[in-house]
Amino acid sequence: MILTFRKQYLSLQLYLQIYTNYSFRQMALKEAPQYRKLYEKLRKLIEDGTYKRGDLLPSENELCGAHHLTRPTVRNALDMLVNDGFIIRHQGKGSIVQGQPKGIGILSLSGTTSAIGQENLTTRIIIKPCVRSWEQAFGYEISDNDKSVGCIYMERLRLINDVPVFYDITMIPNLNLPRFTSRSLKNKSLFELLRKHYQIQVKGGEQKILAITADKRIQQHFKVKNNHPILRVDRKMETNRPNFSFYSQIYCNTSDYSLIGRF
Amino acid sequence: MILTFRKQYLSLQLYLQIYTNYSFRQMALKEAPQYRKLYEKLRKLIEDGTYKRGDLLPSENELCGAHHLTRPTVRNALDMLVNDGFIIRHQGKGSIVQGQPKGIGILSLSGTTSAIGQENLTTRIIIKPCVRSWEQAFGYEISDNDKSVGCIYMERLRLINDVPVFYDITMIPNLNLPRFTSRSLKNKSLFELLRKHYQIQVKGGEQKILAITADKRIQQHFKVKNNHPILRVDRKMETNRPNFSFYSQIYCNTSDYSLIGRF
DNA sequence: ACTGTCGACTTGTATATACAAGTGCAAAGA
DNA sequence: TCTTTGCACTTGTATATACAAGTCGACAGT
Repeated sequence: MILTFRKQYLSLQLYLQIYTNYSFRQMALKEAPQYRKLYEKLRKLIEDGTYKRGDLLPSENELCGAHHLTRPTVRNALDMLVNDGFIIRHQGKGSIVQGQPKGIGILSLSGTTSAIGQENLTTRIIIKPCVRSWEQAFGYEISDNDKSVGCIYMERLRLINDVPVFYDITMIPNLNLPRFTSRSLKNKSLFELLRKHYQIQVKGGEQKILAITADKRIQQHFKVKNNHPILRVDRKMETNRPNFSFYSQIYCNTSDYSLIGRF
Repeated sequence: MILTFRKQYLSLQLYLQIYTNYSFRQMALKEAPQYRKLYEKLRKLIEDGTYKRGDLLPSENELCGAHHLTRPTVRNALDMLVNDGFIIRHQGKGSIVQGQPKGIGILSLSGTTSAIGQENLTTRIIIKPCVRSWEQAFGYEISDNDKSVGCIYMERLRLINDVPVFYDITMIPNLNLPRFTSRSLKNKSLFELLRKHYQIQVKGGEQKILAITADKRIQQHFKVKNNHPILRVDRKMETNRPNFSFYSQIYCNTSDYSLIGRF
């Protein structure tokens, strides 16, 4: 009994080794873990209104039964929903749906595209991705290695319902990113591009937020007058690729759209 | 065997009932769970520099051994450190210390006091806590029940190294908060006061961030001139007490101190 | 009609265990 | 010498289980 099992294990390992060593690395996108799949499902059900604000989600045990999982796994999924602000939990009561986190969730992990929704967002490339040198990035120190390879630099203006709201400057170390500068970013998420073509996932990061007044250039892009208050966010994005971070500076006109997030 | 246990269980329940019903509710502060204790320990070790940026934390198994816990419990503690940005983890490698999240972590869950550190922060009460009526709170809808009981209102100016940086307006539903208005908030954290005296824990919340220009009143408090850009944060704080939220509006002068957070 | 108790639910904490999968080094082999 | 293999480590995912503790409604006793 034990022997058969052992054998199975070994052959699986062998298979994996061949799998990863020879070529089809592109397909190596591992299937998402159970807890993540459940998270996506529940999230969708909340987003499409199947569960409304104030509703109780099925209890953890019910979810276990329905999806053939155990409680720790289910709880893992629910933890993610809590972190995103979709639900809150009360001991003895259940998981209470909070509804969709409103507004522009730029403060959280999502990129601008997914935070706003593609329908209303258009992107205008002001400076096309090109390779430059750099010494620092919006106050964040960069490594010597990053310096030596230079960075991919670009500027984009993002409009919500045709009103200019964000101005992004992005700097990405030019490391193992073949053909990046030739890829189109028009109406496409940068995060998605990195994930799909380069297997780079943004895992988190650091941000600095401050209020400034618009300079000449920003005034023009946003079509606002002198002394108009602007919110600036300097961000460092950390990824699943060790020691690979990239940086962006975002100017936001918050007159019509304020930044909303959970904490 | 089962009987004895059953009896023990019942008597414990009886004890708890007396315990909570009669008076010494003050002491009812349940001892923190293991994973939280470990989190606090590790956090302290990072904050005091025992573990420096770039170091590896002891492996999960080592922590298990050292603290007599199991891996899920240890991982629970580490998850919290990841959320706070103290560490990041790499599969196959370990938990890498990121050092202390720098700057003013007001964007995260902590209150202003703990985010900045008591040494440098002083608080000036501008309007002492008093009971008022309210219809809404910084754009957030409030319940009919909250409306009927009124709110505890206060305004505070917070200075870092004697420079005015934050101006807080806080509104708390006047629900089961005996003697609140007579308690001193001078150099004391509001969050701590709520936790210690009323067993109210802030669990999370929602915030809206925008850039504005200082009005007359704010100009005076911050000693800045006309058109000075100011960052405004409107927050709704949710607590462990069901249906109990409170609200604050924070004006920040970000000329010298920008808001830093992780995402 | 009111009060208090109890039980059946919920989520919270913790243990024990197993295997998957990434990392890095050392030893074996060319 | 260089490459590859394999092993010993790490964290990641998942199961199964147990009991603690908060919530709420039904029901019995007053």
